[in-house]
Amino acid sequence: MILHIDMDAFYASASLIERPDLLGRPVIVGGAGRGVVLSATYEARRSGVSSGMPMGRARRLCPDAVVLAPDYDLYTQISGSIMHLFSQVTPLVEPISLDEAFLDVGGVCNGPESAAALGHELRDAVADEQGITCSVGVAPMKFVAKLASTSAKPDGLRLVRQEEVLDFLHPLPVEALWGVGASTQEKLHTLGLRTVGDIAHLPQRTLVRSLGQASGTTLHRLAWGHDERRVVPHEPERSIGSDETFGEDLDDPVLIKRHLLKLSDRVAARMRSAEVAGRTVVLKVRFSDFTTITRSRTLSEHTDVSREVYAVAAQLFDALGLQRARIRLVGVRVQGLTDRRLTSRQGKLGEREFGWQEADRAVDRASARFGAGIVRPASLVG
DNA sequence: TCTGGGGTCCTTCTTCGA
DNA sequence: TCTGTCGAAGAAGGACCC
Repeated sequence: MILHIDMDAFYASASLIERPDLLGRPVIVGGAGRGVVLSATYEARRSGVSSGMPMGRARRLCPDAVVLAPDYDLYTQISGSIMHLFSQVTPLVEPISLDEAFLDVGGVCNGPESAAALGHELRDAVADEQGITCSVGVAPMKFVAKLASTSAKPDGLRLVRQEEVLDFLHPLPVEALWGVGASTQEKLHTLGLRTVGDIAHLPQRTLVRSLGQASGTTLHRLAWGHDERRVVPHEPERSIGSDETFGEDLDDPVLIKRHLLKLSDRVAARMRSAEVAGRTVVLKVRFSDFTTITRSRTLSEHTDVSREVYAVAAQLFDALGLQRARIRLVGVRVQGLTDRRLTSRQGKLGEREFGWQEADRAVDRASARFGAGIVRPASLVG
């Protein structure tokens, strides 16, 4: 049996721990300016506010709401405590994000009822220790547990036994399935499919023709309750990146490259902290009309050096040949990650004994001691 | 109304070497 | 030496998740 545990309005609930005076009021956590809603209390949701919504719209829908800036350090700390609590019950804990996780409790429970009882205990423990509520789905497979916790929200628990899976799944709307977003939903509606049961009773080849091999096959299997994915505690990261939306659109290449330098610095520092190095640098550019392009280059060797990441990002940007185009976002990502200890570096003739790699290490040590940003490129100072 | 930032995975097309 | 085929890898874009 698998538990899916999902905190209710996690960022908002966590922020209220610091601001108990706001309990019972509509509260929205989100970015200022061009931000979106990250989380909202159920009082705000009653006015139609939902996560992902532009902040401007959320404010109009719920003018009484108190808007708080996110506090990721706080969320990370609370999340860590909660995940630790879960790991006391089973070693098979797969965190999906800060606020949700799958737990494989097959080894500690002897049936659905005992798994549900454990779910109740964990809900009580989270509420006692952290003062926030969560919802729990209990099912024989991951995606049904996930759907069960959604149906139990807020502050509830839902058990779906093996023999109840199809009765639970088939009446659900197609968009309830993991992997069906706005685009796939529209395609499914065009085929006349409204419920999971409709998908199940359509020939798989028809679905594959419309959605492609991978999505078509997966959705058909899910619709019949087939999901063999195991709970995997530690999946290595495949890429590390950072994006930034500007307060207002920029067209000055000097300013834009300064942002690329900052992002490259941030990404490479995170790679070094994770002790990985990557081979492919991806530049992302979003224009004022929201069209987005990516450009990438694969290097001959892995790197975790800030300067090298930036050099590639800047070259990719220059190669776009933009003539004062208005840009709203740039991003830098490095993929093809591997354990740094497994990478080797080809020395070059005439190369200095100590270079940017050693400089980065020195910056990392200074940052660890005196705080992030204590040493940074001169063009980013002031 | 005006769309964040962190990611993963899939599809399609191109290039390159065997 | 030239040509066709095939697979792997890279590049780009899109959909999706929280």
